Amino acid sequence: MDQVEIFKALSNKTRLQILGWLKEPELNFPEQQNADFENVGVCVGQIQLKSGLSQSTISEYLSILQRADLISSTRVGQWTYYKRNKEGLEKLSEIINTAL
Amino acid sequence: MDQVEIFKALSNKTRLQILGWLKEPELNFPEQQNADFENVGVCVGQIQLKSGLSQSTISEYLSILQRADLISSTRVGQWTYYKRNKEGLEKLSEIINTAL
DNA sequence: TTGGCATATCGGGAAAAGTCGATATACATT
DNA sequence: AATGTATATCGACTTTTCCCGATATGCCAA
Repeated sequence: MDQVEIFKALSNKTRLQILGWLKEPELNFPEQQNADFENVGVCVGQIQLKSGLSQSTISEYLSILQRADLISSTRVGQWTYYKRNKEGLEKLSEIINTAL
Repeated sequence: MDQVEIFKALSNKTRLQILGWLKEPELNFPEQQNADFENVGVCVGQIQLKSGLSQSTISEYLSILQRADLISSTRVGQWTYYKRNKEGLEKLSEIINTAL
């Protein structure tokens, strides 16, 4: 993954917020019932609702974050759940500490 | 400084390179004579030369990086020297570790 | 004070990103 | 099979970013 693409993914207020929300899902998405936050995460619809942007926009934002390895997804039935990707974020931390 | 602006500043290959070059100026700018890398840094012309982009572009890129607190500048005569801003980079590291 | 550098700023054209509504796909229920 | 729901993709339009050349500014030397 290109470093520039990671930073581009983070260059947007909503995408940064999403990442923040996914850091504490139980706090930010209390309405999601039967949630297995640890293993699957939060579904697109909940994130879209919270963001106030359109469904298509959020779907695209999530795939941008995923391409940057900052989140990962799991499909369960008709839902796609997204969660924080710890490894990707650690790698980002490392980039900043070693390359910049 | 807005977090988004910091990441925007980093969302460009050349700007990332500049930051990398300024991390080890003595290595990346050996041609700069009488250089006080520690205190003042590297002048715009050297950075421009190395980047291959136009003078105006590099001047603007440097001010973008400076606005994001990632570098700082010192004017000496007709030259402006830029250097890495350790504090800003540490703050960025902290943002990633606490907010995302 | 005039001319010459180094850097900054301005104006613009091309490319990319932001964002939407409409449509497609995929799955679940009846 | 038909309908309903969740998400993804497409096409379009607007805004922002990239990057340039031209010009302005600031400083120094003759």
